[in-house]
Amino acid sequence: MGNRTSGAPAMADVARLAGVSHQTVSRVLNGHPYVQEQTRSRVQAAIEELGYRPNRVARALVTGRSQLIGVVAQNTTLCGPVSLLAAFEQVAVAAGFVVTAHRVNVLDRESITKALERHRDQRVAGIVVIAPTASAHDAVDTVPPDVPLVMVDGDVERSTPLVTVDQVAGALAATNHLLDAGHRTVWHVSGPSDWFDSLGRIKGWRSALRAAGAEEPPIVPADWSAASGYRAGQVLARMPEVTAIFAANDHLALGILRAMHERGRRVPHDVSIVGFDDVPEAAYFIPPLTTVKPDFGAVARDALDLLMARIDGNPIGEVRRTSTPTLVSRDSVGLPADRAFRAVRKRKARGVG
Amino acid sequence: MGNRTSGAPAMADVARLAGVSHQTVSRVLNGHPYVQEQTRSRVQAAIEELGYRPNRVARALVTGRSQLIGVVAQNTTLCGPVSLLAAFEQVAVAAGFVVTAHRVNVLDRESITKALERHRDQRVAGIVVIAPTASAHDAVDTVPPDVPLVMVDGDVERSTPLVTVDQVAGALAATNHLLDAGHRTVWHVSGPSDWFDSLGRIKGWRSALRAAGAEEPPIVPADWSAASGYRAGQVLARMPEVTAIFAANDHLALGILRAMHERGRRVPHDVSIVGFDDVPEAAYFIPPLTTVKPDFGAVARDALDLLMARIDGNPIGEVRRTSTPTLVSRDSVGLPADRAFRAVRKRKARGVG
DNA sequence: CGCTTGATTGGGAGCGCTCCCATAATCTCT
DNA sequence: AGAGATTATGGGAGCGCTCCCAATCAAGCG
Repeated sequence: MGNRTSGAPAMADVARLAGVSHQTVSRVLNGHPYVQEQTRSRVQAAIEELGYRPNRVARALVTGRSQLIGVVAQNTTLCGPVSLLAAFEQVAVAAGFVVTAHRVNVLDRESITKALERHRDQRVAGIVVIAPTASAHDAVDTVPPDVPLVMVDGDVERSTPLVTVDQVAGALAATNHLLDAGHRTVWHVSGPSDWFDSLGRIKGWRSALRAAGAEEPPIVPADWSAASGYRAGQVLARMPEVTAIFAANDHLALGILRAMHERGRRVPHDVSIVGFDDVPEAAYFIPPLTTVKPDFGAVARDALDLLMARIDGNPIGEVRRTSTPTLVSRDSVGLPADRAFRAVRKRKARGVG
Repeated sequence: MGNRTSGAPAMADVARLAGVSHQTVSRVLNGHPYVQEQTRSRVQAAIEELGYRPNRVARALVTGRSQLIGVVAQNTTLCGPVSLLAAFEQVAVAAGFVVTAHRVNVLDRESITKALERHRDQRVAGIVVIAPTASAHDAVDTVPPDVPLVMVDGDVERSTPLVTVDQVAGALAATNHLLDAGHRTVWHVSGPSDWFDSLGRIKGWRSALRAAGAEEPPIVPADWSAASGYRAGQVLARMPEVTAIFAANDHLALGILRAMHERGRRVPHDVSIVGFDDVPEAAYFIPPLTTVKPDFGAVARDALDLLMARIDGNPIGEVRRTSTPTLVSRDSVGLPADRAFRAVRKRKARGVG
């Protein structure tokens, strides 16, 4: 038992059993050339027999890099961040990495800095920061440039490698969808103003409105929760001129839906609503919610790609990757009541009804 | 720069700067006694000056244990598992650990075994398995007994250290709540039959029914999704005798809610529904959902407690911890229509209405 | 005063691995 | 045939830390 501390066999044990040097075992393990087939299989057999598994900690010590990827994300059960984290973990594991996450409760500079430091203590191979606020960027600037790092959903203006979903395009599609349905204008219930996601969605909404020459109503601010959507909805529900709402996410939309229901404003008959995220439940809201679906899988893959390029030391040509979300049309969007009425009248006049 | 591979200063650098041996630095770092106050502060100053941070990988190599806790969980955005994972990470980080998670797509023996092996390659200090199926237990039995391991939401019959929420008690409370409202019996839309959670909830529902002498309707099987809840709801909605439903989770309840709505059966007027989990959105369903709220924070704390006891080698007296969920009463439960009718009639007869 | 005791420090080994370099043995080419 | 490249192996150093085992010095005691 060359190894007295832990029960697990070490490389030396394998070497002894196979009658080779530890170096040869290492070569077999790492797929190096210059090992005879016969030797290789002898080593392989010894590995099998002992149930040997290489100690990644020792490897990390000598190489200076673990196979760990650190993720900093917000501590939330929000579908977006969660899906993203899960998707990233999936692709990272498939690529032979292990993911460790630090969830922070608030996205301020200090918490994020601390999380980053802890990751660096672990000698992670790279870091992914999913923290779409400006303060996150400030914290990230603390990290020396030699640690591979990519941001997800960050500031498009900064130079850090960045992967995002195209919030602007998504919001544009949502707003246009509502406009195309015949609404004069579209109201927006936005996410927290320090999130880049919110900002992008506002921007897309606004530019769709402008392009259509529609009047721009004031933004109704909220956070991401159904509760705040409900509050926003209570206000909106008592304004008869509100016939179309683009909510910054699906939970917000859920809250709005309920507020509308309570005041007897029917969706989509009286007011149309579009959400964002396409949470799995959105199809079962009352009514099923039309929403915008980001491709979290694509974001995760892009983030890993960029990160691996940085880890391998490749100069990454493009430091920005964007994926475009798609509109999922369900039942929460319809004709505005006045236009529908006019349409009916017209048909009646033509003797159709 | 005593350290030529990476830019980060090592213990030797600190020692040199402070004019002491590496051993003394180590002692300061680990809070050992027998270090003079003056020496200690000198070392501290050197640490500060260099921005030294101990290399946890090296420490892990020599001690044979990292400060990592491995978690095996299902890859899902289900609120329950996600909240649990987040809560666990929180408490673990507070205790100075780092959490790495392996999410598996299917909870079969092979996937879980693989995840466990990968964790052990990292020399994690302990493992938490959040995988409430029997196959998970089979996989866990592969792990040698010297690696600290605790299960969450597992089989109460097995001997592995286990932390659970009391599904039976929760289901009992939900069912009794419905029975107390005056319903003759309660239907149950259950989760997948290979989850212990489902089994526990079925058990609680059943025993509540028996205790009340109520007739036991057939179980309506589903998975955890809103989609399957909707399908179950479509069936239930066309059965007039169904006036009360206990759904195994909130998403299921959401699907049922919509199916009821579509067929014009009003909740809670015609049929009452109780869910499970208390997802943040449940308060904004139409109508707000009465549900059962498990205490994920408590589960997380208990799991860490048990795990730390095992890590420290303490013989754990109790290897089972259970927390009882609480009923959150909202608007989806009411009197059954026939009884309400009778109540009205009675009141009318008494000349009250 | 010699001898134990405790406080305070340092020196070295070694965790399990990968890297660099040496050593053969075989093959290729002028 | 001898110099060089190519293939196949082993030996040793060392990653940054913690552990074990001295060594030193002051104080305490018979």
